[in-house]
Amino acid sequence: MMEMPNRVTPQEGSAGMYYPHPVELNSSELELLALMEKDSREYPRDHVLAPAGAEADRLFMLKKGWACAMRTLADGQRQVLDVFLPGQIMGLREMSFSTNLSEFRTLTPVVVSSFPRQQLSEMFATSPRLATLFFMMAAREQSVLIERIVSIGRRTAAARLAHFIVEMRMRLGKSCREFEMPLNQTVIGDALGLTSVHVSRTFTLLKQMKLVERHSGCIRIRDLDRLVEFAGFDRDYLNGNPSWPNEMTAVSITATRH
Amino acid sequence: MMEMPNRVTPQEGSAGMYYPHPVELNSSELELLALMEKDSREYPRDHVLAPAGAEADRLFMLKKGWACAMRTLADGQRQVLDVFLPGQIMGLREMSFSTNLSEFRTLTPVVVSSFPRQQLSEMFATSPRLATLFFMMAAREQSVLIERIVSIGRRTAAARLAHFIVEMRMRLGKSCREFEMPLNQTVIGDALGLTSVHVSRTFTLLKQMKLVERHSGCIRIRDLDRLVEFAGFDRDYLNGNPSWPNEMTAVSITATRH
DNA sequence: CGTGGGGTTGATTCTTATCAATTCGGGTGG
DNA sequence: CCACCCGAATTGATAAGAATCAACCCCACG
Repeated sequence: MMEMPNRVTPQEGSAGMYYPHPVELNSSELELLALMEKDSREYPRDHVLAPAGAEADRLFMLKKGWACAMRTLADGQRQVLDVFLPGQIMGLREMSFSTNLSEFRTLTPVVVSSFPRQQLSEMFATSPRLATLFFMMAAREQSVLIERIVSIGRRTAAARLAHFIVEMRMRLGKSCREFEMPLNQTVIGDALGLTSVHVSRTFTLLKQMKLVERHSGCIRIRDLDRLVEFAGFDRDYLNGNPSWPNEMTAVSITATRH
Repeated sequence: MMEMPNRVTPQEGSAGMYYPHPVELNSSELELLALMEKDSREYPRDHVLAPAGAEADRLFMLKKGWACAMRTLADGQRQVLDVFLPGQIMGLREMSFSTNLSEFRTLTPVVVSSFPRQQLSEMFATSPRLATLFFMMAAREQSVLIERIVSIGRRTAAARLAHFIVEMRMRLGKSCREFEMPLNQTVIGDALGLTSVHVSRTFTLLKQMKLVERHSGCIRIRDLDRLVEFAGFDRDYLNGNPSWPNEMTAVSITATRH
Protein backbone atom coordinates (compact mmCIF):
# COMPACT_ATOMS: atom_id res chain seq x y z
CA MET A 1 0.00 0.00 0.00
CA MET A 2 1.40 3.35 -1.04
CA GLU A 3 2.24 5.81 1.69
CA MET A 4 1.35 8.86 -0.36
CA PRO A 5 0.49 11.57 2.10
CA ASN A 6 -2.96 12.89 1.54
CA ARG A 7 -3.29 16.51 2.44
CA VAL A 8 -6.58 17.25 4.04
CA THR A 9 -8.01 20.69 4.40
CA PRO A 10 -11.10 21.95 6.11
CA GLN A 11 -14.27 21.91 4.17
CA GLU A 12 -15.89 25.19 3.31
CA GLY A 13 -19.00 25.89 5.32
CA SER A 14 -18.84 22.71 7.37
CA ALA A 15 -17.58 22.03 10.83
CA GLY A 16 -14.18 21.83 9.21
CA MET A 17 -13.21 25.19 10.57
CA TYR A 18 -13.88 23.96 14.03
CA TYR A 19 -10.66 21.96 13.82
CA PRO A 20 -8.83 24.34 11.65
CA HIS A 21 -5.51 22.69 10.95
CA PRO A 22 -4.77 20.43 8.05
CA VAL A 23 -3.48 16.97 8.72
CA GLU A 24 -1.56 14.53 6.58
CA LEU A 25 -2.97 11.03 6.48
CA ASN A 26 -1.75 8.15 4.42
CA SER A 27 -4.05 5.94 2.44
CA SER A 28 -4.35 3.20 5.03
CA GLU A 29 -5.32 5.73 7.63
CA LEU A 30 -7.89 7.17 5.28
CA GLU A 31 -9.19 3.66 4.76
CA LEU A 32 -9.66 3.22 8.47
CA LEU A 33 -11.51 6.48 8.66
CA ALA A 34 -13.69 5.42 5.76
CA LEU A 35 -14.78 2.39 7.75
CA MET A 36 -16.36 4.74 10.23
CA GLU A 37 -18.66 6.08 7.57
CA LYS A 38 -19.86 2.88 6.02
CA ASP A 39 -23.09 2.49 7.91
CA SER A 40 -24.67 5.82 7.16
CA ARG A 41 -28.33 6.58 7.89
CA GLU A 42 -30.83 9.40 8.06
CA TYR A 43 -32.90 10.21 11.11
CA PRO A 44 -35.63 12.76 11.69
CA ARG A 45 -35.50 15.69 14.07
CA ASP A 46 -35.81 14.90 17.78
CA HIS A 47 -34.83 11.27 17.38
CA VAL A 48 -33.05 9.40 20.14
CA LEU A 49 -29.94 7.82 18.67
CA ALA A 50 -29.01 6.20 21.97
CA PRO A 51 -30.63 6.45 25.38
CA ALA A 52 -28.72 7.30 28.54
CA GLY A 53 -27.50 4.29 30.42
CA ALA A 54 -27.62 1.99 27.42
CA GLU A 55 -24.63 -0.13 26.50
CA ALA A 56 -22.13 2.14 24.80
CA ASP A 57 -21.03 -0.26 22.10
CA ARG A 58 -21.28 2.11 19.14
CA LEU A 59 -20.14 5.58 18.33
CA PHE A 60 -21.82 8.00 15.95
CA MET A 61 -20.34 10.29 13.43
CA LEU A 62 -22.53 13.23 12.54
CA LYS A 63 -22.30 13.97 8.84
CA LYS A 64 -25.18 16.40 8.38
CA GLY A 65 -27.40 18.24 10.82
CA TRP A 66 -27.22 19.00 14.51
CA ALA A 67 -27.45 16.72 17.54
CA CYS A 68 -26.78 16.87 21.24
CA ALA A 69 -25.99 14.89 24.34
CA MET A 70 -28.38 15.49 27.20
CA ARG A 71 -29.17 14.27 30.68
CA THR A 72 -32.62 14.10 32.20
CA LEU A 73 -32.82 14.34 35.98
CA ALA A 74 -35.24 12.48 38.21
CA ASP A 75 -37.56 15.49 38.39
CA GLY A 76 -37.67 15.86 34.61
CA GLN A 77 -35.25 18.75 34.33
CA ARG A 78 -32.84 18.53 31.43
CA GLN A 79 -29.29 19.57 30.82
CA VAL A 80 -27.75 19.64 27.38
CA LEU A 81 -24.10 18.66 27.67
CA ASP A 82 -22.80 18.97 24.12
CA VAL A 83 -24.14 20.40 20.94
CA PHE A 84 -22.69 18.37 18.07
CA LEU A 85 -22.04 19.81 14.65
CA PRO A 86 -21.27 17.99 11.41
CA GLY A 87 -17.89 16.28 11.59
CA GLN A 88 -18.05 15.55 15.28
CA ILE A 89 -18.02 12.11 16.83
CA MET A 90 -20.56 11.33 19.50
CA GLY A 91 -19.51 8.92 22.20
CA LEU A 92 -15.80 9.61 22.61
CA ARG A 93 -16.00 10.06 26.36
CA GLU A 94 -18.00 6.84 26.68
CA MET A 95 -14.91 4.98 25.46
CA SER A 96 -13.85 4.75 29.08
CA PHE A 97 -17.25 3.56 30.29
CA SER A 98 -19.46 0.66 29.49
CA THR A 99 -22.69 2.64 29.30
CA ASN A 100 -23.76 5.98 27.87
CA LEU A 101 -23.46 8.81 30.32
CA SER A 102 -26.13 10.75 28.47
CA GLU A 103 -28.72 10.48 25.77
CA PHE A 104 -27.79 11.25 22.18
CA ARG A 105 -30.60 13.04 20.44
CA THR A 106 -30.94 14.75 17.09
CA LEU A 107 -31.86 18.42 16.98
CA THR A 108 -32.53 18.55 13.24
CA PRO A 109 -32.90 15.91 10.56
CA VAL A 110 -29.46 14.34 10.34
CA VAL A 111 -27.22 11.98 8.45
CA VAL A 112 -25.30 9.85 10.90
CA SER A 113 -22.99 6.93 10.50
CA SER A 114 -22.43 4.58 13.39
CA PHE A 115 -19.60 2.18 14.00
CA PRO A 116 -18.61 -0.23 16.77
CA ARG A 117 -16.32 1.11 19.45
CA GLN A 118 -13.98 -1.74 18.68
CA GLN A 119 -13.13 0.08 15.47
CA LEU A 120 -11.86 3.08 17.37
CA SER A 121 -9.70 0.88 19.57
CA GLU A 122 -8.20 -0.66 16.46
CA MET A 123 -7.34 2.75 15.10
CA PHE A 124 -5.54 3.51 18.32
CA ALA A 125 -3.59 0.31 17.98
CA THR A 126 -2.64 0.76 14.34
CA SER A 127 -2.14 4.47 13.80
CA PRO A 128 -0.53 6.80 16.33
CA ARG A 129 -1.61 9.72 14.21
CA LEU A 130 -5.23 8.73 14.32
CA ALA A 131 -4.87 8.16 18.04
CA THR A 132 -3.52 11.67 18.30
CA LEU A 133 -6.38 12.94 16.18
CA PHE A 134 -9.02 11.49 18.47
CA PHE A 135 -7.19 12.60 21.56
CA MET A 136 -7.18 16.12 20.16
CA MET A 137 -10.87 15.95 19.47
CA ALA A 138 -11.52 14.94 23.05
CA ALA A 139 -9.32 17.80 24.22
CA ARG A 140 -11.31 20.24 22.10
CA GLU A 141 -14.52 18.96 23.58
CA GLN A 142 -13.09 19.53 27.02
CA SER A 143 -12.33 23.12 26.18
CA VAL A 144 -15.94 23.67 25.16
CA LEU A 145 -17.11 22.02 28.38
CA ILE A 146 -14.97 24.14 30.66
CA GLU A 147 -16.10 27.26 28.90
CA ARG A 148 -19.68 26.20 29.51
CA ILE A 149 -18.86 25.63 33.18
CA VAL A 150 -17.52 29.14 33.46
CA SER A 151 -20.64 30.45 31.76
CA ILE A 152 -23.14 28.58 33.87
CA GLY A 153 -21.19 28.98 37.07
CA ARG A 154 -20.28 32.62 36.92
CA ARG A 155 -21.96 34.58 34.16
CA THR A 156 -25.37 36.22 34.10
CA ALA A 157 -28.02 34.86 31.77
CA ALA A 158 -27.32 37.56 29.21
CA ALA A 159 -23.58 36.95 29.13
CA ARG A 160 -24.18 33.21 28.98
CA LEU A 161 -26.41 33.54 25.98
CA ALA A 162 -24.06 35.99 24.30
CA HIS A 163 -21.17 33.63 24.88
CA PHE A 164 -23.09 30.70 23.51
CA ILE A 165 -23.88 32.58 20.33
CA VAL A 166 -20.27 33.63 19.81
CA GLU A 167 -19.11 30.08 20.46
CA MET A 168 -21.56 28.68 17.93
CA ARG A 169 -20.56 31.19 15.31
CA MET A 170 -16.93 30.31 15.82
CA ARG A 171 -17.48 26.56 15.81
CA LEU A 172 -19.51 26.87 12.65
CA GLY A 173 -16.59 28.67 11.07
CA LYS A 174 -18.74 31.63 10.16
CA SER A 175 -17.20 34.96 9.47
CA CYS A 176 -20.45 36.68 8.61
CA ARG A 177 -23.01 38.22 10.90
CA GLU A 178 -25.90 35.92 10.21
CA PHE A 179 -26.11 32.18 10.55
CA GLU A 180 -28.52 29.32 11.16
CA MET A 181 -28.86 28.01 14.68
CA PRO A 182 -31.69 25.50 14.57
CA LEU A 183 -32.27 25.30 18.33
CA ASN A 184 -35.45 26.35 20.02
CA GLN A 185 -35.33 28.37 23.20
CA THR A 186 -36.02 25.35 25.34
CA VAL A 187 -32.92 23.61 24.03
CA ILE A 188 -30.84 26.75 24.41
CA GLY A 189 -32.06 27.05 27.98
CA ASP A 190 -31.26 23.42 28.68
CA ALA A 191 -27.74 24.01 27.42
CA LEU A 192 -27.23 27.14 29.50
CA GLY A 193 -28.98 26.12 32.70
CA LEU A 194 -31.89 28.50 32.14
CA THR A 195 -35.61 28.16 31.57
CA SER A 196 -37.03 28.76 28.12
CA VAL A 197 -38.97 31.70 29.54
CA HIS A 198 -35.82 33.34 30.71
CA VAL A 199 -34.09 32.67 27.41
CA SER A 200 -36.89 34.54 25.73
CA ARG A 201 -36.53 37.52 28.04
CA THR A 202 -32.77 37.43 27.60
CA PHE A 203 -33.04 37.49 23.83
CA THR A 204 -35.25 40.55 23.98
CA LEU A 205 -32.68 42.15 26.27
CA LEU A 206 -29.85 41.42 23.84
CA LYS A 207 -32.01 42.80 21.08
CA GLN A 208 -32.67 46.00 23.03
CA MET A 209 -28.94 46.28 23.54
CA LYS A 210 -28.59 46.01 19.77
CA LEU A 211 -26.24 43.05 20.09
CA VAL A 212 -28.12 40.15 18.47
CA GLU A 213 -31.47 39.24 17.03
CA ARG A 214 -33.03 35.91 16.39
CA HIS A 215 -35.77 35.02 13.92
CA SER A 216 -36.94 31.42 13.49
CA GLY A 217 -33.68 29.58 13.87
CA CYS A 218 -31.51 32.34 12.45
CA ILE A 219 -29.09 34.46 14.46
CA ARG A 220 -28.08 37.93 13.32
CA ILE A 221 -25.23 39.58 15.14
CA ARG A 222 -25.55 43.33 15.13
CA ASP A 223 -22.29 44.25 16.85
CA LEU A 224 -19.77 41.47 17.09
CA ASP A 225 -17.11 43.37 18.98
CA ARG A 226 -19.47 44.52 21.69
CA LEU A 227 -21.00 41.06 21.83
CA VAL A 228 -17.64 39.39 22.32
CA GLU A 229 -16.74 41.95 24.94
CA PHE A 230 -20.06 41.57 26.71
CA ALA A 231 -19.81 37.77 26.69
CA GLY A 232 -16.31 37.79 28.13
CA PHE A 233 -15.33 35.53 25.27
CA ASP A 234 -11.78 34.28 25.16
CA ARG A 235 -10.83 34.68 21.56
CA ASP A 236 -8.44 31.79 21.36
CA TYR A 237 -10.08 29.03 23.28
CA LEU A 238 -11.17 27.35 20.07
CA ASN A 239 -8.05 28.01 18.05
CA GLY A 240 -5.75 25.19 17.23
CA ASN A 241 -2.27 24.56 18.34
CA PRO A 242 0.22 25.00 15.53
CA SER A 243 3.08 23.49 17.47
CA TRP A 244 1.80 19.94 17.44
CA PRO A 245 4.33 17.64 15.73
CA ASN A 246 4.03 17.49 11.94
CA GLU A 247 1.46 20.20 11.99
CA MET A 248 -0.90 17.47 12.97
CA THR A 249 -3.86 18.42 15.01
CA ALA A 250 -7.48 17.60 15.28
CA VAL A 251 -9.42 18.09 12.10
CA SER A 252 -12.98 17.50 11.20
CA ILE A 253 -13.31 13.95 10.03
CA THR A 254 -15.80 14.97 7.39
CA ALA A 255 -13.05 17.10 5.94
CA THR A 256 -11.21 13.95 4.96
CA ARG A 257 -13.97 13.00 2.62
CA HIS A 258 -13.45 15.85 0.18
CA MET B 1 14.40 -5.16 25.83
CA MET B 2 12.17 -7.78 27.36
CA GLU B 3 8.46 -7.52 26.84
CA MET B 4 7.56 -8.96 30.22
CA PRO B 5 4.16 -7.61 31.07
CA ASN B 6 4.17 -5.68 34.27
CA ARG B 7 0.88 -5.92 36.05
CA VAL B 8 -0.04 -2.69 37.67
CA THR B 9 -2.70 -2.37 40.29
CA PRO B 10 -4.16 0.63 42.00
CA GLN B 11 -2.36 1.94 44.98
CA GLU B 12 -4.08 1.75 48.31
CA GLY B 13 -5.31 5.06 49.57
CA SER B 14 -4.15 7.04 46.56
CA ALA B 15 -6.00 8.26 43.53
CA GLY B 16 -5.47 4.77 42.19
CA MET B 17 -9.07 3.85 42.77
CA TYR B 18 -10.10 6.73 40.62
CA TYR B 19 -8.93 4.74 37.63
CA PRO B 20 -9.78 1.39 38.99
CA HIS B 21 -8.65 -1.05 36.35
CA PRO B 22 -5.27 -2.65 36.18
CA VAL B 23 -3.22 -2.24 33.05
CA GLU B 24 -0.38 -4.24 31.60
CA LEU B 25 2.64 -2.25 30.56
CA ASN B 26 5.93 -3.54 29.28
CA SER B 27 9.22 -2.26 30.49
CA SER B 28 9.79 0.23 27.70
CA GLU B 29 6.41 1.74 28.36
CA LEU B 30 7.20 1.96 32.04
CA GLU B 31 10.44 3.65 31.12
CA LEU B 32 8.58 6.28 29.14
CA LEU B 33 6.26 6.87 32.06
CA ALA B 34 9.24 7.18 34.36
CA LEU B 35 10.53 10.03 32.23
CA MET B 36 7.47 12.00 33.21
CA GLU B 37 8.47 11.86 36.83
CA LYS B 38 12.10 12.82 36.57
CA ASP B 39 11.80 16.48 37.32
CA SER B 40 9.98 16.30 40.62
CA ARG B 41 9.58 19.30 42.91
CA GLU B 42 7.73 20.51 45.98
CA TYR B 43 5.57 23.59 46.09
CA PRO B 44 3.72 25.28 48.93
CA ARG B 45 -0.01 25.69 49.24
CA ASP B 46 -1.65 28.27 46.96
CA HIS B 47 1.22 28.35 44.51
CA VAL B 48 0.63 29.10 40.84
CA LEU B 49 2.22 26.33 38.81
CA ALA B 50 1.27 27.98 35.53
CA PRO B 51 -0.76 31.10 34.82
CA ALA B 52 -3.69 31.19 32.44
CA GLY B 53 -2.75 32.21 28.94
CA ALA B 54 0.89 31.23 29.30
CA GLU B 55 2.58 29.05 26.74
CA ALA B 56 1.46 25.48 27.42
CA ASP B 57 4.77 23.79 26.81
CA ARG B 58 4.84 21.62 29.91
CA LEU B 59 2.48 19.26 31.65
CA PHE B 60 2.38 18.50 35.36
CA MET B 61 1.94 15.26 37.13
CA LEU B 62 0.61 15.57 40.62
CA LYS B 63 2.30 13.07 42.92
CA LYS B 64 1.20 14.31 46.33
CA GLY B 65 -1.34 16.87 47.44
CA TRP B 66 -4.25 18.62 45.78
CA ALA B 67 -4.34 21.18 42.98
CA CYS B 68 -6.86 22.75 40.66
CA ALA B 69 -7.39 24.49 37.36
CA MET B 70 -9.21 27.77 37.63
CA ARG B 71 -10.30 30.73 35.55
CA THR B 72 -10.52 34.29 36.76
CA LEU B 73 -13.02 36.54 35.01
CA ALA B 74 -12.56 40.20 34.23
CA ASP B 75 -14.59 41.22 37.29
CA GLY B 76 -12.50 39.05 39.59
CA GLN B 77 -14.94 36.17 39.92
CA ARG B 78 -13.38 32.74 39.85
CA GLN B 79 -14.43 29.36 38.60
CA VAL B 80 -12.62 26.19 39.53
CA LEU B 81 -12.67 23.84 36.56
CA ASP B 82 -10.92 20.74 37.85
CA VAL B 83 -9.82 19.53 41.21
CA PHE B 84 -6.74 17.37 40.69
CA LEU B 85 -5.84 14.48 42.98
CA PRO B 86 -2.56 12.57 43.20
CA GLY B 87 -1.93 10.60 40.04
CA GLN B 88 -3.63 13.03 37.71
CA ILE B 89 -1.96 14.89 34.90
CA MET B 90 -2.59 18.59 34.57
CA GLY B 91 -2.61 20.02 31.09
CA LEU B 92 -4.00 17.22 28.96
CA ARG B 93 -6.63 19.38 27.32
CA GLU B 94 -4.03 22.03 26.54
CA MET B 95 -2.37 19.51 24.22
CA SER B 96 -4.61 20.82 21.48
CA PHE B 97 -3.86 24.46 22.27
CA SER B 98 -0.77 26.55 22.40
CA THR B 99 -1.62 28.34 25.63
CA ASN B 100 -3.10 27.38 28.96
CA LEU B 101 -6.86 27.72 29.09
CA SER B 102 -6.74 28.15 32.84
CA GLU B 103 -4.42 28.69 35.74
CA PHE B 104 -2.94 25.69 37.55
CA ARG B 105 -2.76 26.34 41.25
CA THR B 106 -1.95 24.20 44.24
CA LEU B 107 -4.54 23.77 46.98
CA THR B 108 -2.21 22.12 49.49
CA PRO B 109 1.54 21.64 49.65
CA VAL B 110 2.29 19.33 46.74
CA VAL B 111 4.90 17.22 45.02
CA VAL B 112 4.68 17.76 41.30
CA SER B 113 6.76 16.60 38.41
CA SER B 114 6.68 18.50 35.17
CA PHE B 115 7.66 17.36 31.70
CA PRO B 116 7.62 18.88 28.23
CA ARG B 117 4.56 18.27 26.12
CA GLN B 118 6.81 16.85 23.47
CA GLN B 119 7.25 13.84 25.71
CA LEU B 120 3.56 13.09 25.63
CA SER B 121 3.51 13.32 21.84
CA GLU B 122 6.35 10.86 21.70
CA MET B 123 4.46 8.42 23.86
CA PHE B 124 1.57 8.66 21.46
CA ALA B 125 3.87 7.90 18.60
CA THR B 126 5.63 4.95 20.21
CA SER B 127 3.04 3.19 22.33
CA PRO B 128 -0.58 2.73 21.31
CA ARG B 129 -1.33 1.49 24.79
CA LEU B 130 -0.01 4.63 26.39
CA ALA B 131 -1.95 6.65 23.84
CA THR B 132 -5.02 4.74 24.90
CA LEU B 133 -4.20 5.37 28.52
CA PHE B 134 -4.05 9.12 28.08
CA PHE B 135 -7.12 9.15 25.93
CA MET B 136 -8.97 7.31 28.69
CA MET B 137 -7.78 9.80 31.24
CA ALA B 138 -9.11 12.63 29.13
CA ALA B 139 -12.40 10.78 28.79
CA ARG B 140 -12.60 10.40 32.57
CA GLU B 141 -12.01 14.06 33.00
CA GLN B 142 -14.82 14.77 30.60
CA SER B 143 -17.19 12.67 32.65
CA VAL B 144 -16.35 14.68 35.73
CA LEU B 145 -16.88 17.89 33.78
CA ILE B 146 -20.29 16.95 32.44
CA GLU B 147 -21.40 15.90 35.88
CA ARG B 148 -20.36 19.31 37.14
CA ILE B 149 -22.32 20.96 34.34
CA VAL B 150 -25.43 19.06 35.37
CA SER B 151 -24.84 20.11 38.96
CA ILE B 152 -24.28 23.78 38.29
CA GLY B 153 -26.91 24.00 35.60
CA ARG B 154 -29.76 22.15 37.19
CA ARG B 155 -29.25 21.29 40.84
CA THR B 156 -29.91 23.39 43.92
CA ALA B 157 -26.98 24.51 46.04
CA ALA B 158 -27.58 21.72 48.55
CA ALA B 159 -27.70 18.97 45.92
CA ARG B 160 -24.63 20.44 44.24
CA LEU B 161 -22.65 20.34 47.42
CA ALA B 162 -23.89 16.86 48.28
CA HIS B 163 -22.93 15.67 44.84
CA PHE B 164 -19.51 17.20 45.08
CA ILE B 165 -18.85 15.44 48.36
CA VAL B 166 -19.94 12.09 47.01
CA GLU B 167 -17.82 12.61 43.91
CA MET B 168 -14.76 13.43 45.99
CA ARG B 169 -15.24 10.44 48.24
CA MET B 170 -15.50 8.19 45.21
CA ARG B 171 -12.52 9.70 43.40
CA LEU B 172 -10.44 9.38 46.54
CA GLY B 173 -11.35 5.70 46.63
CA LYS B 174 -12.66 5.96 50.14
CA SER B 175 -15.07 3.42 51.46
CA CYS B 176 -15.31 4.92 54.90
CA ARG B 177 -17.44 7.77 56.10
CA GLU B 178 -14.77 10.25 56.98
CA PHE B 179 -12.08 11.69 54.78
CA GLU B 180 -9.86 14.71 54.30
CA MET B 181 -10.99 17.36 51.86
CA PRO B 182 -8.52 20.22 52.22
CA LEU B 183 -10.59 22.85 50.43
CA ASN B 184 -11.90 25.95 52.10
CA GLN B 185 -15.43 27.11 51.46
CA THR B 186 -14.32 29.71 48.98
CA VAL B 187 -12.70 27.08 46.79
CA ILE B 188 -15.71 24.80 47.10
CA GLY B 189 -17.93 27.69 46.12
CA ASP B 190 -15.72 28.53 43.16
CA ALA B 191 -16.00 24.94 42.00
CA LEU B 192 -19.78 24.84 42.35
CA GLY B 193 -20.67 28.29 41.13
CA LEU B 194 -21.66 29.52 44.59
CA THR B 195 -20.40 32.15 47.00
CA SER B 196 -18.48 31.09 50.08
CA VAL B 197 -21.26 32.55 52.20
CA HIS B 198 -23.79 30.32 50.57
CA VAL B 199 -21.53 27.29 50.89
CA SER B 200 -21.45 27.95 54.61
CA ARG B 201 -25.23 28.14 54.83
CA THR B 202 -25.54 25.03 52.71
CA PHE B 203 -23.19 23.07 54.95
CA THR B 204 -25.27 23.96 57.98
CA LEU B 205 -28.35 22.83 56.07
CA LEU B 206 -26.78 19.47 55.23
CA LYS B 207 -25.76 19.16 58.84
CA GLN B 208 -29.31 19.84 60.02
CA MET B 209 -30.47 17.18 57.60
CA LYS B 210 -27.98 14.86 59.26
CA LEU B 211 -26.31 14.10 55.94
CA VAL B 212 -22.78 15.46 56.33
CA GLU B 213 -20.61 17.47 58.64
CA ARG B 214 -17.38 19.26 58.03
CA HIS B 215 -14.71 20.19 60.55
CA SER B 216 -11.50 21.89 59.45
CA GLY B 217 -10.87 20.15 56.19
CA CYS B 218 -12.47 16.87 57.18
CA ILE B 219 -15.76 15.56 55.83
CA ARG B 220 -17.89 13.12 57.81
CA ILE B 221 -20.76 11.49 56.00
CA ARG B 222 -23.57 10.63 58.36
CA ASP B 223 -25.90 8.84 55.95
CA LEU B 224 -24.35 7.86 52.66
CA ASP B 225 -27.44 6.35 51.09
CA ARG B 226 -29.59 9.39 51.74
CA LEU B 227 -26.76 11.64 50.63
CA VAL B 228 -26.37 9.82 47.33
CA GLU B 229 -30.11 9.88 46.82
CA PHE B 230 -30.33 13.55 47.70
CA ALA B 231 -27.46 14.44 45.39
CA GLY B 232 -28.96 12.59 42.45
CA PHE B 233 -25.62 10.88 42.10
CA ASP B 234 -25.20 8.44 39.26
CA ARG B 235 -23.45 5.53 40.85
CA ASP B 236 -21.51 4.43 37.81
CA TYR B 237 -20.29 7.60 36.21
CA LEU B 238 -16.83 7.09 37.62
CA ASN B 239 -16.63 3.34 37.14
CA GLY B 240 -14.37 1.98 34.51
CA ASN B 241 -15.15 0.09 31.40
CA PRO B 242 -14.13 -3.56 31.61
CA SER B 243 -14.65 -4.18 27.91
CA TRP B 244 -11.70 -2.15 26.72
CA PRO B 245 -9.27 -4.36 24.77
CA ASN B 246 -6.79 -6.29 26.94
CA GLU B 247 -8.48 -5.04 30.06
CA MET B 248 -6.58 -1.90 29.42
CA THR B 249 -8.06 1.28 30.68
CA ALA B 250 -6.97 4.43 32.34
CA VAL B 251 -5.09 3.92 35.54
CA SER B 252 -3.47 6.30 37.90
CA ILE B 253 0.02 6.91 36.72
CA THR B 254 1.33 7.00 40.26
CA ALA B 255 0.09 3.46 40.59
CA THR B 256 2.82 2.38 38.20
CA ARG B 257 5.46 3.45 40.62
CA HIS B 258 4.74 0.86 43.27
C1' DC C 1 -60.59 26.00 11.07
C1' DG C 2 -58.92 23.81 14.85
C1' DT C 3 -54.47 22.31 16.88
C1' DG C 4 -50.12 22.40 18.78
C1' DG C 5 -45.44 23.87 19.18
C1' DG C 6 -42.97 27.78 20.04
C1' DG C 7 -42.62 32.29 21.77
C1' DT C 8 -43.89 36.43 24.65
C1' DT C 9 -45.46 38.86 28.66
C1' DG C 10 -46.89 39.79 33.45
C1' DA C 11 -47.18 38.77 38.41
C1' DT C 12 -45.18 36.48 41.94
C1' DT C 13 -42.03 33.46 44.48
C1' DC C 14 -37.75 31.35 45.41
C1' DT C 15 -32.94 30.90 45.47
C1' DT C 16 -28.76 32.82 45.82
C1' DA C 17 -25.81 37.04 45.93
C1' DT C 18 -24.33 40.94 48.34
C1' DC C 19 -22.89 43.62 52.12
C1' DA C 20 -21.67 44.02 56.75
C1' DA C 21 -20.84 42.66 61.32
C1' DT C 22 -19.22 39.12 64.37
C1' DT C 23 -17.18 34.90 65.88
C1' DC C 24 -14.18 31.00 65.72
C1' DG C 25 -9.79 28.73 65.80
C1' DG C 26 -5.19 27.90 65.22
C1' DG C 27 -0.69 29.82 65.29
C1' DT C 28 2.68 33.36 66.96
C1' DG C 29 5.26 36.22 69.80
C1' DG C 30 5.75 38.31 74.19
C1' DC D 1 0.57 30.65 79.29
C1' DC D 2 -1.82 34.27 77.49
C1' DA D 3 -2.91 38.10 74.31
C1' DC D 4 -3.18 38.99 69.89
C1' DC D 5 -3.80 38.29 65.05
C1' DC D 6 -5.51 36.71 60.80
C1' DG D 7 -7.77 33.83 57.72
C1' DA D 8 -11.88 31.30 57.65
C1' DA D 9 -16.55 30.65 58.93
C1' DT D 10 -20.96 32.21 60.54
C1' DT D 11 -24.99 35.08 60.85
C1' DG D 12 -28.35 38.66 59.66
C1' DA D 13 -30.59 41.98 56.54
C1' DT D 14 -31.47 43.10 52.05
C1' DA D 15 -31.21 42.99 46.95
C1' DA D 16 -30.82 40.87 42.57
C1' DG D 17 -31.54 37.37 39.28
C1' DA D 18 -33.94 33.64 37.65
C1' DA D 19 -37.80 30.29 38.24
C1' DT D 20 -42.53 29.50 38.28
C1' DC D 21 -47.23 29.85 36.98
C1' DA D 22 -50.49 31.42 33.95
C1' DA D 23 -52.41 33.74 30.17
C1' DC D 24 -52.04 34.81 25.58
C1' DC D 25 -50.17 35.35 20.78
C1' DC D 26 -48.41 33.74 16.42
C1' DC D 27 -48.47 30.93 12.75
C1' DA D 28 -47.45 26.79 10.15
C1' DC D 29 -49.88 22.74 9.08
C1' DG D 30 -53.16 19.06 9.06
